[in-house]
Amino acid sequence: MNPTPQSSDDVAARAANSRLVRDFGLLIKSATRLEQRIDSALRRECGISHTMLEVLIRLCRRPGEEVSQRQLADNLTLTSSGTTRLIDRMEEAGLVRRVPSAEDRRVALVEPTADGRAAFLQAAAVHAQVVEKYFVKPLTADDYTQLTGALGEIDKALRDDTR
Amino acid sequence: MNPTPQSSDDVAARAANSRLVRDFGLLIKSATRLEQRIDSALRRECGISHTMLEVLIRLCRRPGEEVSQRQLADNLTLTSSGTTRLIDRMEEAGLVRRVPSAEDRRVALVEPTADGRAAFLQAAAVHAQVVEKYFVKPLTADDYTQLTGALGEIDKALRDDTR
DNA sequence: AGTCAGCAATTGACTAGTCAGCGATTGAGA
DNA sequence: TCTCAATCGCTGACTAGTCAATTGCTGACT
Repeated sequence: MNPTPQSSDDVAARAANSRLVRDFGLLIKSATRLEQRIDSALRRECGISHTMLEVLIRLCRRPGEEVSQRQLADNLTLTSSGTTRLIDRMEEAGLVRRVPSAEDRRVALVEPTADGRAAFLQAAAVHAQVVEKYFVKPLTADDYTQLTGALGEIDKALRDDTR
Repeated sequence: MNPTPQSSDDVAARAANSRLVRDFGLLIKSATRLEQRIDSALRRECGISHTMLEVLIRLCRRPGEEVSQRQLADNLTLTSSGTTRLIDRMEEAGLVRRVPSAEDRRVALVEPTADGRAAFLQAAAVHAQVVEKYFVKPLTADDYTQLTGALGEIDKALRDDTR
């Protein structure tokens, strides 16, 4: 009856082996491993997590700019409650401080302490080493520009439909 | 004394704004968001997590192949205890079953149940939709091949020095 | 045959995040 | 001016993972 009989196993195997599934898996896996390398190097050598470094990067980008927790949550990929707890830990560690906003009494502005800036500079060096080793060195200059271009397009698609 | 005086703020700002930091941030952020989209679509429409789908993909790839938890842990980016608990949840949900290995009594082989294979087929369709939308559609065919090529190189670098 | 170093899986205690719901504050419209 | 929906940050309860220590088993060396 069935001209090309195939078990559900075969159908499943075909889906599991599809090009798209493999390629997409590679993206997720590489990014995850990369982040794990960075994170463990930072913890070992500076005692801070990768997420904390992301906060410091954002806070040091434009010195003097007011940054609320909401803005941080949007920048990092984090919920607002996750951000609350993250800033709790960083404040505890003396890296940042919360300052009530003068304009809106709901918002807590976050700013780096002197220690936080010092930690940032040290962490940035470690970060740079790992990024260089696994992100830059394996690629030709051309690969690199293509890669970041493609990532930019993906990011745009993600940003476009907020869902 | 100092020919080009610059505060530590400026140094920090320069580091925070460097090309490499931004590009690398883009990779991590895009991958994270992509995974979150997939995960929430899967939870909503199939009741399984993205990690569980990864397990099912691995188990359905070569039907009949024996796969141990250790192998799964290596494939997913997970510790062995994380894998134990993941398989606990999946077994609970009726998606997989643990079978003691005949050759080595330490190892637990993991195999998909009929329900697990059915869930896989349904989840693969949802996965494909999201991947199509945010990973394939935003890119030209050329971008796509370049991107996966570059990711392959990064993956190789990560794999090469096991650290 | 007997020892022992090493590996698979598991467990307890912990960490870093999520979600749902809350109180305070804001600002736009009646 | 008052109201009320929306927004910011916080909290309790939970989830999915980590690490360190443990158990049982294996296989290589003596």
